[in-house]
Amino acid sequence: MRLSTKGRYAVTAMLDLALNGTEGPVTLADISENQGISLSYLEQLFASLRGKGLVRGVRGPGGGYYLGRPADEISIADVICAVDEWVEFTRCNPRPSSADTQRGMTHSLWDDLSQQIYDFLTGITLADLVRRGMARTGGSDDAGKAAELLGLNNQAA
Amino acid sequence: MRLSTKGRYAVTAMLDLALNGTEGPVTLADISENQGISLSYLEQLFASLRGKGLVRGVRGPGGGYYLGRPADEISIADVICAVDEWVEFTRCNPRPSSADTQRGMTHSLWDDLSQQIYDFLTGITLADLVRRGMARTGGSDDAGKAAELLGLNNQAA
DNA sequence: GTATTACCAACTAAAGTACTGGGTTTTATC
DNA sequence: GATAAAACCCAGTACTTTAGTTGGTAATAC
Repeated sequence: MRLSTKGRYAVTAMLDLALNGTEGPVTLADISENQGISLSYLEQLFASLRGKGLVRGVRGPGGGYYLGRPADEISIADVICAVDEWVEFTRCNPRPSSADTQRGMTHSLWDDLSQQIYDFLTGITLADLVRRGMARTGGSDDAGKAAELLGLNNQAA
Repeated sequence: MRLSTKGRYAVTAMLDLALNGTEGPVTLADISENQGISLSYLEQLFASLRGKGLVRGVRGPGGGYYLGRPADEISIADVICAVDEWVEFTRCNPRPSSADTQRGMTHSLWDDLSQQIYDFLTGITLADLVRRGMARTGGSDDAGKAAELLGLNNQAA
């Protein structure tokens, strides 16, 4: 599991789509300005996201990006895995020396942890974040409007 | 929150101390061989860990490193924060344009997520990982022995 | 047709990763 | 006291990743 600023860019951009994509596609130029990320870097990120079906691009004037699936069917793990290569480092050279069994021990413990983090992030969707953020702000702003349109208020956690 | 191979190195090294530090200090040379990490890079990591009091060094022949606290009082978040600078990127320039409120929205949603991940990792200790790994392997190996010495078997999750 | 947008690819500056190599201190042991 | 084992320290450096720049092509609404 890997988590860096790249993953954060991707998640916040996806949140941007979730919040602002209710009335039409969102352009990368908008996101670029909103988030302060360069347009071309966003293009790179969205190429990965599109490859995993997490976003859908619409060309031409008035075009932009939509979420590829409903916001409650896209987990944080989905987004992060799309851009932040899931470095699986169980490089278990089959050489069962005593030093190696020790290495295998700590590595398998790490794998357990890695799996726990993954499961945790799989359980959180974009919709969850929007809903929780709304609960904090009172739901009277853009997020609230977007959430209504997304039907988030009718769902259980 | 940041999570990279650097954090993984630190966690596995700390697990090494938890597993092997029951009968005396563990040398960096041992860890270097066990984990396949260069000695000098380990020194850098342990300089950070020592700075946060997570490990305690013993100089001279027969020396090495101990955990700075009991394994059930060191969380994964502690270890990762020590080496993987907690990049807090709430660079909120106080410029409340409409674009900025939008940016603030997604950023605060990210901060919520970041906090959730942090809380999650704060709730997992080195002792937890050793105990769970043991449950998987049956507890009849080195981990089991170490866990007995650490008194892990008498604790609740 | 033209402007707008997604899409594509090569190059590059800056930062982070992991290692190399040279030290110095401390301290147990002979 | 000499020796050696270990922590501790620091400057440099090859490599990778990050993030951005530039310069395009393809689709499409108007």
